[in-house]
Amino acid sequence: MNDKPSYSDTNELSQFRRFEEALPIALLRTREAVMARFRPHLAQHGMTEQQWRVIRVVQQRPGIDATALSEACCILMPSLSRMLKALEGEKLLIREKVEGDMRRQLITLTQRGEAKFAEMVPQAEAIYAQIEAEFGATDMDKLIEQLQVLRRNLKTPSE
Amino acid sequence: MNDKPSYSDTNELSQFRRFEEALPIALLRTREAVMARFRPHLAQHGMTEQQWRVIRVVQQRPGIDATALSEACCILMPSLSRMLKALEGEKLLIREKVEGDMRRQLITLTQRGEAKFAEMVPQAEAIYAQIEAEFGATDMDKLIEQLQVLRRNLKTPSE
DNA sequence: TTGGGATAGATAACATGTTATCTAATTATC
DNA sequence: GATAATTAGATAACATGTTATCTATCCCAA
Repeated sequence: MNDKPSYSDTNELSQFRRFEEALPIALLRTREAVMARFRPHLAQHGMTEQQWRVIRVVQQRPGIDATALSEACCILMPSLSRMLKALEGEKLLIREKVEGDMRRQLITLTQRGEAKFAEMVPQAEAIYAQIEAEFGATDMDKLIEQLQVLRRNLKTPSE
Repeated sequence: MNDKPSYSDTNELSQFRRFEEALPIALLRTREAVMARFRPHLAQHGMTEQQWRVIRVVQQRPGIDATALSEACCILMPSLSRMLKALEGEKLLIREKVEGDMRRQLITLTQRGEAKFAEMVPQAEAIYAQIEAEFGATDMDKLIEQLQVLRRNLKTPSE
């Protein structure tokens, strides 16, 4: 019960499993396959995947600060810093200092940013719904939950 | 049955789900959590995650060509081109032209490359085994399989 | 109070991701 | 066998990922 002979992803026969079909690669490939569905839409609107993540989250949580945004978007601060500067330059969002803590900055979409969001979100949702329909909403929920379980598990090291 | 109230990942209460807990982010976060376990080991050996993927795959499939390597590692050709030049510079691998097709190049580890692999692989396997043990080997197999099912599903668009 | 640590962001430097384009070699078509 | 289409890699240009470090502010304890 230890040989799994089917390998449709790699085009040559392989005697290994632990490496190429291991969890990290599986997660990478799957994400790749999912994002492939979104990329044409993003490109049409001249937006990168990460920029769209930022816009989305700020739209949901206006006035979020950079640290929380970084966590929510899964984008590290150095990347986010650059992106915020650029997105502010394009007048899609604004950054404001906070009374009481001069280190923090609160981020909000401009009208232009809101418009961009409103323009893009319907098709983005449609693509997501399509994926969900193809894979099955139930299986997808299960998968997302399993991913979350694994994640939590890993965040609590064994010692 | 449509409200899932638990959100331990994002630190504030949220009224949405479709976005922040959607599949793409779930895959990203989970991969992040998994790789966090490997990063200290990789850093110790002065290697990036991607470089390690390349070394691993070439070790398994000596004489692989760049295109197949790109597919196997999930690294696009432009990135791979740069990396191969650098890794060749560090004398971890060599590239050889092929009789019969002067466009292709076959890639093989040098002795130094093999040594690096041999030096790193035991702990890498140990880390993987540890993750597997924490999450449960059975659940992990199931998860990997579900990821693969989703991937195949997505590669065959509905029309 | 003040001085030492902690926190929020920014920046530097380098590696990789992504799209578009380019070159050279190969294959298919006629 | 000449030409068009295809394929293997490389390069350019820009965006993001990653680690380390820096600055400014804030907080807290002596």
